[in-house]
Amino acid sequence: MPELPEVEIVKQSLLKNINNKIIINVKINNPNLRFKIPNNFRQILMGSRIIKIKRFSKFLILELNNNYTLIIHLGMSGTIHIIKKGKKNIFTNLSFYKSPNLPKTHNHVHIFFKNTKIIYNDPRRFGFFKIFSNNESLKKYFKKYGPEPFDKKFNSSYIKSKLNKKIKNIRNYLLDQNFVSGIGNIYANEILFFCKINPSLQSGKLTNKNISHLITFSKKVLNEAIKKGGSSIRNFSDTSGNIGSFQDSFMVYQRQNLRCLRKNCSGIIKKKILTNRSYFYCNNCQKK
DNA sequence: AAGAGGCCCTGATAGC
DNA sequence: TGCTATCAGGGCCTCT
Repeated sequence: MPELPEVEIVKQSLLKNINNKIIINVKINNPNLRFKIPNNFRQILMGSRIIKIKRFSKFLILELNNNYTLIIHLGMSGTIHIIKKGKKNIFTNLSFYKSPNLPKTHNHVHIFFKNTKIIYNDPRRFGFFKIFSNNESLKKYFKKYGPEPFDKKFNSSYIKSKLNKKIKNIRNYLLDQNFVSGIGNIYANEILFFCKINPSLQSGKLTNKNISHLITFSKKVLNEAIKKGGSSIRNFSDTSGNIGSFQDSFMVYQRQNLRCLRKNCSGIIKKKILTNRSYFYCNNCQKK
């Protein structure tokens, strides 16, 4: 599920609850995530203190006081639960599945602190954990990723140089983390709506105006989503903890056959498929 | 080199 | 009710 805004929300919650805390125990129920959790994972974490919690793109970055850095990617269905002694479960993530309560299955990794524990749950196991022994190796790992939309480097000359003469559609470019980091299918669609760009447009055909809109609205849409606590599609019946509401602001995502919400536009939202993934657009204001 | 497609995996939902 | 097919917010790898 999680795109940049959702991961940001999780980060903020971790910051509040486990920053500067010492890991006193680690339990791995199932190491077989997207990548197998390394054998020395437990040994490295045990006894270390979390001294910094950051986010880049869709990655959570936890710096430890033993020079190691842990990164967590939530994949499609990863969620992190914070359990505090004697208190109600804090649900840090926006659930792909039903309940904000701790699910009975797929609780793969438990990390214990004094009076607090966090549990990584991930039904599809597309998420992963990685450990880096120093800053250099971490930097190297992130090197291939493009800038976030908030980054100054995501400017018109960068975009022009990357998209020049490219025939690949712009929706797929927004999903391409090597071009721009942090955008997934929901926000790609939402951003393109505000830009009035058809998602299937060949990227090389973007006008200067299109590009400047892309820069403006990618920031705007993501910021707005963060403000609203991210998106949780599949509604929960119950809410405790931080549940996002940006899904109520979707202009196109999963709004196929409904009226376009742009002022004075009489278009209808259409759903189509590009490289096996749905995209949504207004057949009037996002004409090619 | 760029782009398309397959694949990893489980669960919810739609349709019969 | 119970089966099957389809789809899901990600990203890596392979093939052309």
